[in-house]
Amino acid sequence: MPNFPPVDEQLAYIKKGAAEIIHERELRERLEKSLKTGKPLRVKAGFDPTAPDLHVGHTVLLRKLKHFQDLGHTVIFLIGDFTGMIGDPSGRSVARPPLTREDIERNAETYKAQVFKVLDAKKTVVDFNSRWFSKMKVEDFIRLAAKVTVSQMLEREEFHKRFHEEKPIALHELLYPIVQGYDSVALEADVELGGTDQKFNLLMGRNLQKDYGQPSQIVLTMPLLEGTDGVQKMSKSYGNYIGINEPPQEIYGKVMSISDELMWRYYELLTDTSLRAIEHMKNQVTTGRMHPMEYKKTLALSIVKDFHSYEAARNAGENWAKQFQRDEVPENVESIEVKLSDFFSSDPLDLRDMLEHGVSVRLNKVVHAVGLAESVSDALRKIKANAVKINGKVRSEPSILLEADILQKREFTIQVGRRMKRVVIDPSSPK
RNA sequence: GCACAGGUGACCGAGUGGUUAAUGGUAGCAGACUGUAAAUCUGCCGCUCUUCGGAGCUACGGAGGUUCGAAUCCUCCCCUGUGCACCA
Repeated sequence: MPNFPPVDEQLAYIKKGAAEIIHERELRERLEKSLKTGKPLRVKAGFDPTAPDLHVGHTVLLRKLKHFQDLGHTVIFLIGDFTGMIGDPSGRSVARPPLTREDIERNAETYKAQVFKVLDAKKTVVDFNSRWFSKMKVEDFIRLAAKVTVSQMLEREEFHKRFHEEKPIALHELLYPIVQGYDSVALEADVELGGTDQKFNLLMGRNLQKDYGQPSQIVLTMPLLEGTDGVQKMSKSYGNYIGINEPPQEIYGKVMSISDELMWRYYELLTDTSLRAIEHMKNQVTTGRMHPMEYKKTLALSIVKDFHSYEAARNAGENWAKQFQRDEVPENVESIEVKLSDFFSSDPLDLRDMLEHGVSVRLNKVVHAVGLAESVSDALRKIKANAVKINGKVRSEPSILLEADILQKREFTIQVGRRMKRVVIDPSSPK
């Protein structure tokens, strides 16, 4: 039998960072009951299996689930595989091919691998909502749908807006909240967690549980983390995310590029630093006793180490400093091997001539080939905008002479803006 | 099904026969400034080829057509929204 901490202590821990709890009083009652009976609360959070690439925004929620685990409660990680098989709810993007059973299984595995970087695998119950929905009869589903009215649905901001703007809303989109709400019924959830954007769906669970004669779950919403741009919520489609599977160097660099203001938000939602400590740090900065960058480095270190080892995090920090503060070439720049002869703009006479006088190559094609530009045209624009450096020297011509000493070394660095790659010349390349 | 209004580049949104790869805004990228921060200013922002002067190709829901010339006009089709639906 788990050994629960006192209710007040539990509540304080749970409340930290939460956007809203509906209702706190009920949560307290439920915690008291669980303490008395020794029965852990069933804490549910649902996840969509279509996007198995998690970013740190997702971890805000996961961290909160972890808190419940730490307190001894049961976390149910629900994979919405049934919903996933229906298809894309937003309806606006090009019809996404419905996921097959195998896709779902595969996604679920990668999902778990990522999620358990935060959650304790041994203490987590993983479930799939196809377990009950694939068996549900149409008439039962319609009976379920009868419990909610259209105007209740239109209360949801998103639907309301689209309805008034005369934008399409597909019927199945209205069904999603019901499906999600029913998950809570099937699981007999005590608490459901979600982002603030999920509030409507979470409340649906409360209603449906009542209709099915269960006590209504407590809803706990977590704030949505802003992306690295500091404006929009972190999301893959906005390109402002920090993926938890990204290499340490990437994560570190991305954290360092956020604004100072946003840094405090990240501290609050992505670390275990207490609010008091964060206030203290803020104070240190405003009074000029600490440079904000120092705190940002600490933050970056902490976030990287959540998903990689401490060693890797320290290394990332060291490399970052090398590249951007001391203008050196970091150790772990990505290397790409190229066959130089593919890019000759004029053929050299022979190998010796080449090694003596260098060789001219089409720089824009090289830049594109190593992945620093989206297209050859794009590379050309960047070159003309003085954005391309070879071994630290700006090159602004599309066709350049690659000097003899570079050829003899068989490698050089190529840089576009903040991104750098090491280009290794394929040994078979010069004829 | 009928009627009406719409469908334009990543997004929003101008443009109703011709200097239109298409005004403007947002997002994005790069440069200056910095702390690879923010803010600001500047440039770029379809693809391919190029002797860097240019050249070609693709693009305004889809397919045809009219025209020297179409995002713009015509025909058919697809998609979205709104109205009509009983009392006839």
